[in-house]
Amino acid sequence: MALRDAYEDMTQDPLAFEFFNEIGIIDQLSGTMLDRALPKGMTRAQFTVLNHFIRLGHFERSPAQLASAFQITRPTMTSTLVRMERSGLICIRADPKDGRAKLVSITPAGRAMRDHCIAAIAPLLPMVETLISKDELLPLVATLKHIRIALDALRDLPTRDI
Amino acid sequence: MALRDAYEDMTQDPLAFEFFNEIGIIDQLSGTMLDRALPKGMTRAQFTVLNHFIRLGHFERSPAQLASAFQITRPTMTSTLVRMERSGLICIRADPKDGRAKLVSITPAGRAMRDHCIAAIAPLLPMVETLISKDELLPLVATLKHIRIALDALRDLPTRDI
DNA sequence: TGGATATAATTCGATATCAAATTATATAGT
DNA sequence: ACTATATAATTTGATATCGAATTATATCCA
Repeated sequence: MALRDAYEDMTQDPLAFEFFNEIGIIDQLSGTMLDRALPKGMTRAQFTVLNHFIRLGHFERSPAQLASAFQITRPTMTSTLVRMERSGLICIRADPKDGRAKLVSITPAGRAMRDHCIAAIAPLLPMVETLISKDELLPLVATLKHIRIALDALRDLPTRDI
Repeated sequence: MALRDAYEDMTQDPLAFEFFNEIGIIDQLSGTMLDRALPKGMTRAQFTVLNHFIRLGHFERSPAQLASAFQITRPTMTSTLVRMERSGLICIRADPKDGRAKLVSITPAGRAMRDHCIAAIAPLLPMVETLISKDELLPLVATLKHIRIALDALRDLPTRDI
């Protein structure tokens, strides 16, 4: 009725807005849960960096490559890396081959913290399975990945570095 | 191979992580696009508040109700409302029925800004259609909504106010 | 070789977000 | 009526994030 009409007036295609709205709320809810589960002082951003080094088996990556991998700006990456180096999770050195660049690597303390994080968030996984079955999750993730890649290509910025 | 193995080792159920990872990147990419499309000085958070009043046809809402509707904490809502009142987009008054509470309403300037925002982001909608067809989008949004509601119920906080 | 352009990283200032703690007012239970 | 508890909003201090501007180094090309 009135409310419904107001809603329909919002745009010719409210479905697309709804899609991004649901995505946003799921990200916020799951992000907050993850933050709460992580060890005191650890953040999603920092855990993501640690996990990246282990998962992909990289030895050294430049700040620019890391920023690109997570689709964040370089200033954002700089600020996170500064904090991570301060707490001993990563090591940053000048790139001997390029005077402008730096090289980041994970320290033993960083590896230990990553293991600690993995253990801390493990209990969250069973909860996810109560939300959606694995059979449903597989095609859903495939669709989202497709959308993410297409969305990525829509930008002017360089594509994801992995 | 080596990288693949490292990836598989990440957890017994990487699919759930992958799901939230894709959600997070899509939210970040789409959010940045939206922020760039909005009028100078406007933010997603502020646009969301303005849009909420128009879409749902509410006259007055408390800060607590607004925070609940967007699934953010009350301190976060407070800080956004302070800025919005400062720029004349909303009006905040004491609740005559409850000495602790306040009541927020949208101003004419707020309505105008909301219209301005809607016009500014309209060009983004056709782009979304290049990402995914409407036929695919409909069940996808339904699935996401289901997950969002279930995720919401998993928390200890009160459920969404709309 | 030298000037124009591109790239790496950073600094700065702003907003959004959270958790923890605080203040003020309501409500409930005895 | 009084105390205990609950709720509304805010303050504080931290991280993450962006855009714009800056600095330093590379690369390109004429």
